[in-house]
This record gives sequence, structure tokens and C-alpha cells, in this order.
Amino acid sequence: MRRAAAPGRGSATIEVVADRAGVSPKTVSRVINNERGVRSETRERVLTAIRQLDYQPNLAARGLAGDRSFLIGLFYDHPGDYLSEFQTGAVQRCRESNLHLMVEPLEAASPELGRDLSTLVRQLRLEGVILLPPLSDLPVVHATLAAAGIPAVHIAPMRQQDDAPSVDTDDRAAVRQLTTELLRRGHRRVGFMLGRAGHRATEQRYLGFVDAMHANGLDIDPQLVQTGNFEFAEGLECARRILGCRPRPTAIFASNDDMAAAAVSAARQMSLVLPRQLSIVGFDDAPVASMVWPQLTTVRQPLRVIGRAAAELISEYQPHRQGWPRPVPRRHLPLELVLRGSLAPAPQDS
Amino acid sequence: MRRAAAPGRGSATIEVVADRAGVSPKTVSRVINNERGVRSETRERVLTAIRQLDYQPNLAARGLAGDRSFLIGLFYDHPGDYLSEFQTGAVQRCRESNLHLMVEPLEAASPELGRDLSTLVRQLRLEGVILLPPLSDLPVVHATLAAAGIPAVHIAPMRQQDDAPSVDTDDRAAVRQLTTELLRRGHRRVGFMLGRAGHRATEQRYLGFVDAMHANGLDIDPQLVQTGNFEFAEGLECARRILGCRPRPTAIFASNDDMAAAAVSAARQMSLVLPRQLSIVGFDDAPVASMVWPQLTTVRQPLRVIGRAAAELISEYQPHRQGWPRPVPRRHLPLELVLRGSLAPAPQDS
DNA sequence: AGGCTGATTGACAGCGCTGACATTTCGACT
DNA sequence: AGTCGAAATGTCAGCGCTGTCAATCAGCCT
Repeated sequence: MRRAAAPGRGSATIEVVADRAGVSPKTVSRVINNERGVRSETRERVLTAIRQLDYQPNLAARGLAGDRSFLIGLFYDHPGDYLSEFQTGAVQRCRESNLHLMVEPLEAASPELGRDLSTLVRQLRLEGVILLPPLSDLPVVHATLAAAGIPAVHIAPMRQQDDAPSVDTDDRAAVRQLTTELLRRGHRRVGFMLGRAGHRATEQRYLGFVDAMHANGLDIDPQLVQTGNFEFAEGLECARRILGCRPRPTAIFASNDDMAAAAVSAARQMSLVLPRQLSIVGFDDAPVASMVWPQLTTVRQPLRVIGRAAAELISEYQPHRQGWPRPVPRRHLPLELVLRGSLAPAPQDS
Repeated sequence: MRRAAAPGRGSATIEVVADRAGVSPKTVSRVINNERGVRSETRERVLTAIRQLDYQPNLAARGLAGDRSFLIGLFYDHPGDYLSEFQTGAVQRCRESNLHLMVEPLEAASPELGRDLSTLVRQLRLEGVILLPPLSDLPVVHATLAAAGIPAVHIAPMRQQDDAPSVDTDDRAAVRQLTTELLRRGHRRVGFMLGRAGHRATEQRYLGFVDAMHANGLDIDPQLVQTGNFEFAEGLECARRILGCRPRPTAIFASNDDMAAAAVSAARQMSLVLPRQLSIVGFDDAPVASMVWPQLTTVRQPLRVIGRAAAELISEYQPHRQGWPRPVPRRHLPLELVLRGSLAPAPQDS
């Protein structure tokens, strides 16, 4: 023996387990990797030995020998409060497949993006990556990963790539439904706060709004549609512009909760009584949605579920292994309306 | 050659680089690892070859041969909006040391906690871990990591372990200062909303409050001190109890912004005019702090800086390498007051 | 019993790198 | 020029596992 194992660290090797079970290391390996072709009695013996020795296979060795890494990367640009929920879901699913999640913030605007990404991906030999928007829409990202041959799941991409699995939610339908709720309560003049240009969510949510308005024979007053960027500060300006229109709208649909919260603030500063004089609805069911008064009616994003789905697709979609390409997997998840106090009947004309 | 390298994936090996530079693989290894004893001319030649071939050393191989992993773990229980900021800071610092961050949610309450942790840590051969509260206070976590010989940085632990590096902020001083601001504006009856029992933050923030009150010769009315749990929902109840006291306090200090936002809601429901009739201050400078009206006066947590510091301590504190133990490293970071609209002079007695 | 097939199991090299140690090189000094 | 020690570089085995392929075994048929 050349180097003594540090005491306490690490654990038994596969050889020790093999000896104890009276089989060869290769057989232990087969058991660990759940390969078929091991008699169940043998498998049991091995499993017992593993348990008794509290054996943990060495990931680095497995990776080196098997040309794998057991690692998948989660790339994001702006962290938001949604990230931690998403990643928790993803990690949970990863555990089921014995994978591990590396998180990597990346600057979408950086000119080094391609190189940074390539370095990371190749150094770690990632088995797949999850791309959060807006990274999921950058051609350079797509190109770099394709060149490296790394499967990538795109979360809520603007346009689906034919060759890339994706996970998204049916924002359009949800907004259509929620807008319909607004109309059903008598609102006719409804303001709309757009999100940041270039996000799929921005486009889809607006389309859902248009769907509902048109379905009810209503026209959209362009003045009442203002562009924000999903952030509170911009949302304030945006809400003020909308509330400055005459006749004043009786409701505002904000493309996310942060902006909806901004609308609440703006209305409050203009001394409007909420929700009697103005209904406000948002999207995301972010923490702030239940922290303003009145609480926001909104659309819940099943963030953990999305995270799980992303990790699941990655673990399934391994084009260079067995019988791929099968159809590129996608998940299209439903959303749930959350009706709260900020939604009220339209005020009576007086 | 036994197995063909998958085309496009991976990159040149150290041997290819060595050949190109006209040196042995070992010398390339020396350059990669920044070891001394390489003539600078040789080093240059190797570096050039590395650049030309766009070589990325294989982490798994480095790990296996060198008994390292280049991985550090970030363990957390409840993800919160603060997590993503923290982790972004940590990842940034990790990159500087060529380390990578694995995030691992863990259930503090689970009876399997010790086993789960041990499995993770040994399978990945983590070089260190960062523990977010409340994990940083669980004896089983501490014991498991100590047994495995893994250095752990504790973030804001209740009590400092003599042998564990830690990062925390001076919550007590910050609350003392902010309370003093309140008193300077004429407030005398000030309510206080405690955080979840067992958190260091809960204790320290309250102590800061007591410090300031006593320093100004004021007693604390026990009725005005209520226990929340850092969450909005509890905060609402808590605020109602405080606002139900007579004479009604003219200000409330909440142990975090979520609860401060709850106080804003509760006050609004009681038709109090903010901030004229009631000043409210919080802690954290969470997103919600600037999303309620009036915006919250609060204390900014330098989350990224804390994350960086944690990663830095881990990369420095490697007791089983070179000359340890040196003094166990700690960081005690200052906080910054953020004065916003929710803080106003006390109403005049009438 | 012998032969044949498919299911199990094992032997062995090698994944790409680094630790220990051997060897060479180089400048300084007799 | 010759000697010596430190600095620079190289040699080689092996980290712990898995892929390949060979060997063995059990079951079944004639």
C-alpha cells in the first residue's frame, strides 16, 4: 500500500465488500449499478456486505472508469426568489437517480459566456444541464452545449428548439382564465403590465390576456398596456402610467407579482381604496403576493414540480446512450389560479 | 486504446499536452497545480500548449489520484429568498479556488438526517461544507461531519463551536442602532416581534433592542414583545396582539422583513395611517421591504458577501492539510441600516 | 452421459491524473 | 576542470472503479 487512507474519511473500497461477500469486485459493481445478470441470492449477499460495511462507492473512481460524472448543472443568470424552490425540486429528483446538482450562476450578458460555459461543462464532464431563462434562449449557450454534446433541458424557452427537451407551463391558458374571472366580475377597462421583452412568459401571458379580451368581444386600449421588466421599481412607473389614463381602468393585470405589488403601492399613493376601486392581479404566487394588503390574486407556479420535471428529463434524455433519438421529451405543466382579496367586482358606474 | 473517446466530448489528456510542450505529464501536472519548482520558461511552454489545445484537466481523475474532490457542499433546510443570493456569492468565491458548489437541501427535522448527511459527504468526498441555519446548530450535523473529518463553516450559529469556523453578522449592534433611531424620533412605546425560537438571529436581535431601550432609560413592556417565527402569517397574529395593547405603541420593530410586512398589513386592516400613526421597521432588506407601502426601514444583509466569506473560509480552513490547527477562522460582518419611509417621527400626544 | 445454450461470474487492463522517489541539470565554488 | 547541492524534471505505480471478454455454471436436450 502506497498511501494510507486518512482515518475516518472515505470508506471501504469495493474490494473489501467483494471479499466480504465472497464475490469479485466486478460483481459488486454490477450490484451497485443495478445491472441484470446477477443471481438474486448473490445480489442479496453483496447488498448485505455493503450495508454492514456502510460502503459508499467513490464517485470520482466511478466517473473516471465509466466515463460519467453523475453531475448535472443548473445554470441561471439572475437568481430570484424562485430559484431556491426550483432547485430544491431538482435536487430531490436527482437523488432518485443518484445524480448531483451543481449550481452555476452565469452572466447572460458576458462576452465570455461561451467560454465560461464550455470550461465548466468540460471540466466537470456534466451529464446534462438545466437552463433557466433567459439562458435558455441564448444561441451561444445552445451552440456551446451542442458542440460539447451535453443534453440540456430548457426551462420556459421563448421558442422550442427541435432538438432540446423543455419544461414549461401553460401561462397563456392561466392568464386567459384569470382575465376571464376579471371580466366576469364586470371589469371592462383592464390595464396590462408586460414583463421584460424577450421572455417567453412576457409574450405568453400577454397573449392569454388578448385571448380572453377578444373572446369577450372587448378591444384592448393600447394606452392601458405598458411595458415593465418584471421588477418592482419599473412596475411602479408602469402602474402610474396606467392609472393616469382616463377613464381609469378598474383592474390591472400585472405579468408578475412584483409588479402587481408595485401596482398596489402606486394605487395606494393615489389614495385609491383597494380592492373596491381597483382590482389587481399578478402571476407567480411569489412570497410578496401574500405579504401585501389586499393579498394578491395570482397564478401559482409549481416551482418544485418544474424543478423535478427538469431533472427528470435530463436523467431520461441521454441521446448518446441507448436507443436515442426517441421523440425529444417535453413537459407542459398546468398552473393553478389563486383567488385572493385583490380581486373584487368592478365598481358600479355612478 | 481500449475505449474510443466520444467525439466532441471531453478534451485532450494531460499526455497530449505534455507531448506538445515537450515535457513529461508530471510537469504539466505541476503547472496545473501551481506547484513551485518549474522553470518559468517551461511553465510558459506548458501554458501555451494548454491554451492551444483548450485542455481541461479531468476533475474525476485529479480527484481520484490526489484524494481530493474539488467539491464543497452547501447544506440548507428551508430555502428562502436569501438562499440564491448567498449561494451566488459562494460560487463566485469557489471559482477563484477552482472549487465547485453542490447544493443539498436537508431536512433538519428528519431522523435520517445523520445518515443522509454522512452518505452525501462520503460519497462525494466533499472537501468542506457550508451550513446554513438552523443546520448550523444541530449537534447531529456537527458530530457527523466531525466523524467524517470534513471542515464545516457555520453560518450564524447560535453558539460558536470552538473548533468550527463561522461567519455571522453583528445583528445585535445593528438592531441597537436602528432602535436608537426610533427613540431619537420620539418613540417611547415600541413593540418587538421576535423570530423563531432557537435561532441566533432571534436572540441577538432582541438583545440589541434591549440594549438600546435600556441605554435610553426605558423599560420594556412584556406585552409589547411577541413571538413570531419569521413568517408572514404568524407575523400577522403577532402584530395584531401588539397593536391591541393600550396605550397603543407608536412603533414596531420586527425581527425580519416578512413579519414587518405583516405588521404593515395588520395596521392597514386596523385603518392606521402609515407611517404617521405607526412606524414599522424590519430586518434583512428582503425584496418585500421595497414592495410594501410605505417601504420598510430595515437592515441590509450583505448576503453575497456572507456567501463569499463562507466559501473563503472553507478553502482556507483545511485542518488535515499543512500547518493546522491555526486559530479557527471567523468572519464577523457589519450590517448597514436602510432608512426608508416606514420610519417616521412619533405622533404628537394630543 | 455428453453436448449445447444462455445465464452468471471473474480476470484484467486501464480511465487520467498525482504521490513518492529517481534522475538529470545547472550554477557556484574549489 | 572537478565537485557538490539545490533546482528541475522524469519514471512509474496505483487511486477505485468499470468495460471487455473469457471462463464457468446450470438447465435442458438427445
